[in-house]
Amino acid sequence: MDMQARCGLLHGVALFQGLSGDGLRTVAEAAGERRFSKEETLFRQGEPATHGVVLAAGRVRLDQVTADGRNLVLRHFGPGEMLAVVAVLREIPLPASALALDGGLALTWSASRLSKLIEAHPAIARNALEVVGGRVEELQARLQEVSVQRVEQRIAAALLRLASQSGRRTEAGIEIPFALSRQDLAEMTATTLHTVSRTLSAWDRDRVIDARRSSRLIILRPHRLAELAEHA
Amino acid sequence: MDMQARCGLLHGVALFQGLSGDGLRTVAEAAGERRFSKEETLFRQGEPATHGVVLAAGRVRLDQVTADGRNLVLRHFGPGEMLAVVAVLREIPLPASALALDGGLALTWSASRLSKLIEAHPAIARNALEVVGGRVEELQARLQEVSVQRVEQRIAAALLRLASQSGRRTEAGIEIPFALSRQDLAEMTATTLHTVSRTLSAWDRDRVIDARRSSRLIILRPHRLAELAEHA
DNA sequence: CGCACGTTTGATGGACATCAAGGATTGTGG
DNA sequence: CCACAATCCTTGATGTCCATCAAACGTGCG
Repeated sequence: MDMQARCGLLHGVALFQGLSGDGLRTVAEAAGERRFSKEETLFRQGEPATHGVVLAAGRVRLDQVTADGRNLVLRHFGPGEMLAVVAVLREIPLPASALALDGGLALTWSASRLSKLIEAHPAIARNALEVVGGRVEELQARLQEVSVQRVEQRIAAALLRLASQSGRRTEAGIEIPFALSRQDLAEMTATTLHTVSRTLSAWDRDRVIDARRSSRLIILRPHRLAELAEHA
Repeated sequence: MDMQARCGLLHGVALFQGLSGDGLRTVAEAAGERRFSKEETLFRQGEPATHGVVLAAGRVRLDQVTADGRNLVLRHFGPGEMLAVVAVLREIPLPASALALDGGLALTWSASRLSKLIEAHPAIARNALEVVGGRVEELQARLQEVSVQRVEQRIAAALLRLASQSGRRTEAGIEIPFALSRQDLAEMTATTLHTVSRTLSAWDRDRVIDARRSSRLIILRPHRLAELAEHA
């Protein structure tokens, strides 16, 4: 990835909003590149946080393993989003693991470089604050969901969230453009793959979604799904 | 509250770590004061976020109301902690309401002043980032709890969290120094007051806690409670 | 004193996890 | 290119945790 491409990418990244062309170039020059392939683990929960990451291409899932060995999907990340930055700045071990869903490319900055960049460009810290603020909001929303909503609503909400974050419009409906197992959905909604399977089957029967195995999931009637997410 | 007292307070506040004496004084001088009494609402969910807040004295509970009218306790705040700061900087409506559990005093800064202070003292943004990072961690932990743990464990965890945040050592055990209804605990742990009541009664019988009505709750055997929080 | 509010405790039911077993797809190696 | 293994998915049966419904019981306050 040459400097011009990097700058082009970083220009659209929330973390670096408001930086001058010069500033952006400094940031771009300080970056390392890390190419990764599908299924690869970018970093592992519990390890020291050595590098801040911004995704250039590809999709990544952030996982947290519980004490009793269960897995919880915290969030999905796409191009332009930052990972691990806060853990780096707080100098704490990584609280979650990052798993690549596609192959892709990440730009990375070591802890010391990141600190220096922030010192030189305080806007970065402010931008990071806004991003993390958004993440707090998301987490509060999910906490609410898990606390008061029933499984069916949570699954609907999760699908809608995935659709709005990464969905592709097609003629039939909105397609979720990566493999998504029932287990994955279960880990996103705090339930079991069995319940997810039953629920998706029912929705498939009602033509709300197209969930045939061996094809990407397609939301046929988003509006209906939104109703299902809301309704008591 | 005179300037010296303010500076003394702010000196210990995470948000203002690393500021020079001068810087601290500027911050202190820019602050407004807001006295509040027990049961008073400091701000209400959905209102525009006009002021960042740091608690000088008193205890505050952050509540979120769900679409169907239920209430969820997001967090408790004590002296030195910041509220609403992120919403102010992001210029979004307040995502939750703040209810005073005691009388107390808050220092406040308007949105424009806060922005100027951050511009003059970039360390503030970095500090805020660390604080909010910690909050993300907390939320992820709670999300995990609600997702995979059973009610009894969650209640135990909530009591331990309250104890570690605000508990007072007494001869008998650790006392939680404010009124805490079963309903409150239910809203903190995503359950009902009935289940909380049953659980606390059982623990009271086992002398793990002292939960007689009309006295503050006391944790008699913290170690046992920690076991209850962990064990499957 | 009596009313209001928070609490306790029992009875019942429902949502969903768990247990169990079979069916469909994908990949792989002969 | 087929066979077989490894996954992932589906669907039924059963059980259980906990919400809900219901009703009384303190406790403190006006």
